Amino acid sequence: MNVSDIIEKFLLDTLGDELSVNFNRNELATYFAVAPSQINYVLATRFTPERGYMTESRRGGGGYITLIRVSQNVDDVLTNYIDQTLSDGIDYGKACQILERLTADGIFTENEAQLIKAAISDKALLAPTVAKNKLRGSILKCVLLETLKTHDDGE
Amino acid sequence: MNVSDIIEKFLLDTLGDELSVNFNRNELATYFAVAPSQINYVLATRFTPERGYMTESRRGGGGYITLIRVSQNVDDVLTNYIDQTLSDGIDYGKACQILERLTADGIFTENEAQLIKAAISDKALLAPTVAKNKLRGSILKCVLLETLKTHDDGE
DNA sequence: ATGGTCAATGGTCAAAGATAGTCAAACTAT
DNA sequence: ATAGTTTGACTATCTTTGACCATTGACCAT
Repeated sequence: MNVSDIIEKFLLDTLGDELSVNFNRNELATYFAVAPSQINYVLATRFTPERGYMTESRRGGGGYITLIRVSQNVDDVLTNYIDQTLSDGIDYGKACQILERLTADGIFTENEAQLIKAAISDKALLAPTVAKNKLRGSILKCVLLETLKTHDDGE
Repeated sequence: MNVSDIIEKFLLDTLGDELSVNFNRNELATYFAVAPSQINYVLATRFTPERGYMTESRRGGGGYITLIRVSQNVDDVLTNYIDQTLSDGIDYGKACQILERLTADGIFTENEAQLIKAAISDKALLAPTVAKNKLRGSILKCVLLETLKTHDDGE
C-alpha cells in the first residue's frame, strides 16, 4: 500500500462522522515523512468534489487546511453530474468517484455501482483513449438520466 | 515444462481456495527470472474469463495485480452469453433479451437491468452504427463478467 | 496609523520514480 | 511449418519529490 492511500485513510478516520476536519499541511507531511505537496496530491486525487469533498485553506503564519464533506440534495447532485459529464467526457477514476459518492448517498446499491463501473471501464470501451472519455461521459449520462427518472417515479 | 506453466501452477497454488490473490508483477517476474511482460502472457493465456478468471490492476507506486476467480461451473448461461457476445457484437434488441432472460433467472434485479440497458442504448453509444454492436458486446461482456465475480462473492 | 520586511505557511507544476500494459520480434517445441 | 513462449522496447498511469510562487500575519520603523 502506498503512502497516499495511507494518508487518505488517516484523513477519513480523522474526519469520522464530522462535517470537517482542520489540519496543518507541514505537520501532516512531517508526520507521514512525505513532501508537503503530497498532501495536496492526496486531496486533489482523493477528496474531490466528485466524491463530495471540498477544501478551504489559508497560507501564512497559523495557516491551515480544512477538509469539508459537502452534503447536497440528491437530485441536485445527479443533475449536476449529468450537466457536467454531458459535454466534456470523463475519465474512469472520476466516474468511479461519482458512482461511489452516489452509492454512499443511497442512489445506487453497491452491486449496481459495480456493474456500471464494469460497463464504463477502459476494458469495456474498445476505443482510442481520446474517444473513451467522451464515450464514457455519454454512457454515464444516460445511466444517470435513467436513474433520475426512476428516482422521481419512486417518490 | 516451460516457465509459463510453472508460473500458472504457482498462481493456482497461491490462489488455493481463496477468491482472489494479490501480487506485484515485477516481484513475481524477478522470482521466476522472466521478463515482467511474461506475467501478462501467463494471465492472458491461462487465466481468461473463459476459464473462470479475471484480473484487476493498478500502475504506479504500490501498484499490483489481483487475480480473481469467478464462478467456473455454475453459471453456464452467463458464460455462454459471454462467449457469444465476446467476438461478434450484439444489437440492442438481442442485448435486451439477454438481460431480460437473466433478470427472470434472478441474476439481475429489474433496476440493474434498466441501468445496463441505458448504458448500452444507441443513445449512450456515440459511435458509427457499425461499431456500436461491437462496442455493446464488449460492454455487456464486462458487465456479465463483473456479475460472475460478485455472484461468487455472495455465496 | 501606515507601510515595509520577513518568516511561516500553503499552492502549483513539472520532473523523477515506480509500476503495469502492449505489441511485435526472436526463439522454441511440436 | 505452425503454434506457443520469451524477451525487450515502448507506452500509460500513478506516486513522490523538489524547486519556485503566493499569501498571511507579526513586528518594526516612521
